[in-house]
Amino acid sequence: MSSEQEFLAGYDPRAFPPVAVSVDVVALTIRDGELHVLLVRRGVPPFAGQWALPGGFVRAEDLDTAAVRELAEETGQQLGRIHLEQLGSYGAPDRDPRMRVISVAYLVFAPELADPGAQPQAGSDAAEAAWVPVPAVRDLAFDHARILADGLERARAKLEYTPLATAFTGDEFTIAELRAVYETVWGERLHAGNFHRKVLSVPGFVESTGESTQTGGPRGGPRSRLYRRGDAQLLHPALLRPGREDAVR
Amino acid sequence: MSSEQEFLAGYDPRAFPPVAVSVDVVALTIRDGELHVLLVRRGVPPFAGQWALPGGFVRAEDLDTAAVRELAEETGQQLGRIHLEQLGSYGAPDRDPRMRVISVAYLVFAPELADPGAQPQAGSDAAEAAWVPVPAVRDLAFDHARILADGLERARAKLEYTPLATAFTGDEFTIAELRAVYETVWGERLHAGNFHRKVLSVPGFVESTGESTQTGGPRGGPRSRLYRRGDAQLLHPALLRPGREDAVR
DNA sequence: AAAATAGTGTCTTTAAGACACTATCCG
DNA sequence: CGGATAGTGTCTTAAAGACACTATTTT
Repeated sequence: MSSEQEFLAGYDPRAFPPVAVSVDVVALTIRDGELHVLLVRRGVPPFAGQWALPGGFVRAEDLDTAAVRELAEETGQQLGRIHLEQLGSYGAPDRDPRMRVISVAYLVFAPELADPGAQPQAGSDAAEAAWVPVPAVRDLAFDHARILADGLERARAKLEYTPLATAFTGDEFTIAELRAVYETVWGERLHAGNFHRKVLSVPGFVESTGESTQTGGPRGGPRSRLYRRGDAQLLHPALLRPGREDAVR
Repeated sequence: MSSEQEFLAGYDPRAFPPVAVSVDVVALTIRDGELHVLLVRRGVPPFAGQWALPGGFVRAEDLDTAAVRELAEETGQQLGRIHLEQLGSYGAPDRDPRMRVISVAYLVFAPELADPGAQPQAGSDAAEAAWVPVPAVRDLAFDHARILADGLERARAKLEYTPLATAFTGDEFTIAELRAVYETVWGERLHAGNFHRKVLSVPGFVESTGESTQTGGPRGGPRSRLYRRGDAQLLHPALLRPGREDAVR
């Protein structure tokens, strides 16, 4: 026994400086035509009183599970159909003043919640939680501003080559609603006619329900057909963001 | 003091189950026209004697730094110009039999090393290290087979929209050498003429040195012009992989 | 001489985007 | 009615890919 311990000594993880692992979640949704991110106001030091991404330390669970759990705890509600993917890990030695904490960041796309006025409930370690318009976000705790920026860029890129825009809509949606998602996330106006044709031309992006909306738009216009998400996992050809012909960075 | 400790108790990272953090590196290079990955043979349990990705536990350093350090230690040589990027984190609760270990995986592209016969030297915790042809890899320790698969897919995708194929070549290269990188990583033959024109048409991908090779190819053909990497960070338009028109997954 | 390769020319097909237009619905 | 919007038609340009061809080099 003691010989095995000695043999393993140089390789025992416990011989290394202590470290903690947390998950932080960049949860995005669209409300009132604006991109919102879920933030919590910290109730305890460090950074008490400041806004931060929801998250917490991982328990005896998978990383994905930890992300979903933290999100549910701090929103206080069951999240229905959401898209969740790992964003990256952040481990600068001084990013948490308490000790070495490595954070695995997740990106979540959520449709606007069923209850239109639903405010997230404060969960375990958050004093308050709210959906905040992305342009209004400032002074996040830790390195969360950087994590949010990385999440936004990932979201913008993902809309190009995956059908994940549908993760922001209801189960059934119009092409105009889908276009609104792209315009909101990309922050650019798109040409309605060309967008319409493009979406329908990509195999498996959307499929028709055969139904139409009951009324026209709030400012006029004909009723529009309803679609649901198709079975494509990747968009071919992709919907590229306009105006980046000479993008060198 | 004790009141502060009590206040912080629920939020103290040390109150959570112990966890260790490691980095694992998928280092790819091209040798003899085949894609190779750097592996180490484990000298100690668990998985003693099996091949694994190089890696180790993080110290008081940034994650990127840890990846570079482990790579240098286990190859035993100074790696010159390499490309390094984070691949993702792997944290299944039972992925390491010793204890909870969360691994941050990195992806490295390295040109063939200056010394053509250079065999990596065994470093700290590896009994042996070698560049192994990717198709010959089997039975990796831990969940490293999955990490390698994810790294390969990332590498294939990155060649499409970034100039990272140049990370596999020397500082100066011919279009044919660049094409060989694409063919090796993608595992597909490309049309020489169209590839040539395409590469030169993408702004900032490559720039001419004005020089040419001293001889033609080993099996004949004219001398070819030499290029170096341009300043583009992204390829517009991208070089898409052929034959995935209807890719639904 | 024969084979291989670098590099270019040209044509077809596909896709993106600009613009126009009709039909439908709201106020 | 006037304004806004859904959806379609058409034209131009960019880009991908197939194919052909020349010039240059090696064996």
